[in-house]
Amino acid sequence: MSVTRARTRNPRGEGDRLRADLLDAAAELIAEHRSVDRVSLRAVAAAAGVSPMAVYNHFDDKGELMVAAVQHCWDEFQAAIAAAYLAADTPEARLRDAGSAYVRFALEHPGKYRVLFSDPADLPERPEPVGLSAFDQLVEVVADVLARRGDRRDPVFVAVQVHTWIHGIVSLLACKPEGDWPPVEALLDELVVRLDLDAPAG
Amino acid sequence: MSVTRARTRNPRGEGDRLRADLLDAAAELIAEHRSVDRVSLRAVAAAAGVSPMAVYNHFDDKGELMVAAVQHCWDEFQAAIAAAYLAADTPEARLRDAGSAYVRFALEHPGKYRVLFSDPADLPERPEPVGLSAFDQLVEVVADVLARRGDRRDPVFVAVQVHTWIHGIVSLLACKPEGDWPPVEALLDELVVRLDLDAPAG
DNA sequence: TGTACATCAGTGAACGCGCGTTCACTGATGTAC
DNA sequence: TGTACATCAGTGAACGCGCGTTCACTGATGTAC
Repeated sequence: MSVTRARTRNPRGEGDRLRADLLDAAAELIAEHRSVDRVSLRAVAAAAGVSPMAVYNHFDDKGELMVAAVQHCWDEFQAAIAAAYLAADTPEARLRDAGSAYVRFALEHPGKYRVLFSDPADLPERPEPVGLSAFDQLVEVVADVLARRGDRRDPVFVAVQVHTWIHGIVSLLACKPEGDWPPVEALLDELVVRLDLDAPAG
Repeated sequence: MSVTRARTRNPRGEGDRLRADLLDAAAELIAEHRSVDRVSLRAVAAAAGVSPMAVYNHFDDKGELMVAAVQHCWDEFQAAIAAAYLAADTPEARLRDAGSAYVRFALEHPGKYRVLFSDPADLPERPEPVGLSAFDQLVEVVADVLARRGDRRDPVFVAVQVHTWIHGIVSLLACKPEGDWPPVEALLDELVVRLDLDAPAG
């Protein structure tokens, strides 16, 4: 099941490398098992090629390790979207490309995506909910698109519409892949059209 | 945590009553813990006021118990929607009322709703995916609405649009209740408008 | 009317397992003197 | 140049726990003769 990699002890002063390895291993295992619950500290340690006790050099307990791993997934997710966002020129392209990146991330890393929207009860309480900045970014793009169209709808409301719909699309696709759904691109295209967010003619 | 109810032994020939009690208890616990994983056979038995071994009189193993409990949730869900569906007169009202029932069920029983769309990996493999008939029903209503509007869109595609969007709305609301979302009714109203499924003027 | 017996609805003790965590340790490596 | 020592990056054995499941049982109740 888990491959215990041959691991050579980190040189002095670089023990923090194990911390990164543990986060990677944990994120991978959470993604594979699609739940924080099904991942044990021992499994994470084994995947990192290390004894379970080595984890305690970097994390207080299993909970802290898992919280950090989930945060790790969020970081990857936001980076993927930000990259698409920054590469696009017009507000419409930003909306489209960021949306595509969102869906691509969700379909390429269904486990990680599931982790992002997993039940907070799986985890020890965190100080503040994570992942809001991504939504703020979405509101901004939507506001730009609306402005260019001379559309006076509330950007927050429309952003919620976009977010709920995209989330519904990818989470149904990710969790019930056996049904034969229409192609994702068609659903996304129609989403933009239905919400009157496509590029103005011209 | 779990209240062991005083339970008197079922009279002869009515041992199947325990089966029903176990399913209720399991569904309640799955709902409470929002995951099949976090519910143990022992906990279900305790909630039903019975020793763990009594479960084996009605189910082969834990897996069978859990599958049956999830099916139990599906049955409740479909019954709630069917009731709303059957009580409405026009296709538009059926769509609206069934949609409201869907959302109401999801928000009143977030645990059970989560169970419905929970990861199939949580459960031993089932012969065929469950819950498709509800979608077929949705397709039918959508087809009726489209027909009355003289709308020639594909009912299946539009039904997928409705389903994904509603699912996105309730699952984001259910899983991130801390955000301050717009009211659900507004989101639903706009869903119908945006998809051109509102009642024809008249 | 009595009684032996099959059936039913469960119980109780025990198993082996993987888990998170504890405690004490090891052995290489850098550093102060 | 040598050496004692602190630090670092881990290891190994053991704990107590709840779990699913097994095995053998109990004791009330209906039924055949």
